Amino acid sequence: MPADETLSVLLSSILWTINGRYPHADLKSSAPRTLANKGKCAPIMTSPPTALYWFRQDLRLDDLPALHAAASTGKPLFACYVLDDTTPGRYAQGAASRWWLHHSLHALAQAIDALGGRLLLRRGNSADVIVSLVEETGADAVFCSRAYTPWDSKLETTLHTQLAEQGVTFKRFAGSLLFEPESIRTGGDTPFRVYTPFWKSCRRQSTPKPPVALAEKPAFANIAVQSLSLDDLELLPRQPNWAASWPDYWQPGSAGAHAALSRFLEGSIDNYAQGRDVPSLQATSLLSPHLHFGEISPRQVWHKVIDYCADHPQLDGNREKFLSELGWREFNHHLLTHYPHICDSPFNPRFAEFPWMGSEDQLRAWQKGATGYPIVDAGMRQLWQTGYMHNRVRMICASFLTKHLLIPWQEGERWFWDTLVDADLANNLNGWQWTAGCGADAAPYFRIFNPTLQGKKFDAQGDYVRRWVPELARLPDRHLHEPAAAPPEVLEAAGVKLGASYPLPIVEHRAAREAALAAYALIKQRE
DNA sequence: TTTTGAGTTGTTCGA
DNA sequence: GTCGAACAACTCAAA
Repeated sequence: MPADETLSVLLSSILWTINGRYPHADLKSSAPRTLANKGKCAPIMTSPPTALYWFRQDLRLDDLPALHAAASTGKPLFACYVLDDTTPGRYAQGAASRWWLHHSLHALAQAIDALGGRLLLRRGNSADVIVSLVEETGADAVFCSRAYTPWDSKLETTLHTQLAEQGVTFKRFAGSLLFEPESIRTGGDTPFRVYTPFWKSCRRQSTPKPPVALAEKPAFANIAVQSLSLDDLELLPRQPNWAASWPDYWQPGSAGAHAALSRFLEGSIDNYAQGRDVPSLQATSLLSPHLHFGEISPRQVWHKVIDYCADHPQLDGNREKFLSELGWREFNHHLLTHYPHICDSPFNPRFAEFPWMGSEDQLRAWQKGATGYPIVDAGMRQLWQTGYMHNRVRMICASFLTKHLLIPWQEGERWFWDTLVDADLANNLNGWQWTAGCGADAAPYFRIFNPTLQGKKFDAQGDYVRRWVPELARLPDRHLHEPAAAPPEVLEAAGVKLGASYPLPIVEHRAAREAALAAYALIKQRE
């Protein structure tokens, strides 16, 4: 590390002891990783201990127990975020999530700025970077919120041990779920494997505690410590910039999260139970990416919904339906915690023998939204263009990939992981496994979505398909969801040339359904 | 240990 | 077009 950096750290520390506060130098970050050189950057022994707050999937300042605990130590507080592309496995975010992360970090950094602090940004192996930051900042305690992937759990254990050896405490707090996975057990003291009893047990056990605002303003340390700039994290797409229009759809960050929740309560919750299935309506909360990044806590959502509905008793049914969707988020994290093998293997081991097939060409057609099934293509294009797909359509598209094309659910899961702004390991894995029939509490295998029927049922007026598959827009409603069955004169009048302006179906529904049933029958026999 | 009731989101067929 | 039954048993969770 450059000599002047040591000096500036030393100088700031001394000034801190004298003044209590010291405006940080605006250091341009250039080579953060060289700072990890041990020994060269010994903590300043004469300075008072500081604390380090490690932001992870909790990019907010309110209702954040770990941050509140860190603030209440009264120690000068450093805040950091580490972009880790080095930890193996599925640790790094997909491309669409990285776009969201960029903007969410920007919002968080501004909020911390407003409190007189600074969000330190680093890249590299999380454990190495945290250890290095502890040395640089002279922290004797590291605070963070718990995260729930197998890699996060391992990282927490590693850091706990590694920091303890240096006399530094590692303090991990709950903050991202309503119920910790270990706290919900069956009467037989096992983890739940079925949603309904799981959620009943949660509801019986306790009401989530009310959220708490940041009680005392953290005393952010102003000792100069190097940080990358947000752009150095390289989270945004370059050429082409496929996210150029996304700010029209999304407002990442806590303010955007609370605005989305308010919009939902005032505009949609009164029709949630019905409207949530209609993809052309804005009837869902759109909170999933905000919850994934922890810009709003599930407790905040829970209590705001309860409070709002208390004044509107006629909303009870819709309220319970919405809360049960938060319950699915809880259940998915519960499953990932207790059954980490679901990251790459089927929850139901029988499916290890499932005769997957399907071609690369078919996978590409599905990804591009060129299957010849309008509701599927509309969903896949909405996903590509906005980083989001409506829940009902996710099921239809996932069912189509796994059951009509017999392509392994892992392929779809990876595509969603890369393209969804709300990509969340627990939700994505369990959603895909459930749809493929190999997950916990999966639907009976003979439930194979008929994409044409689903389109007619949930997009009866065709608003959704017309928006995302504009080349079909002029088809009349009764042919919109099945262009291949429309009379030639109808197609011609609508300007549709099958096989040219819009693809013919890449598989025929009846035959695909029969093949899927046969494949499922096969693993039944083998058992 | 045994029994009992139930399980997010569906489709097809025939009356 | 509408409606009810069949689709297949199996596993989970609690009594």
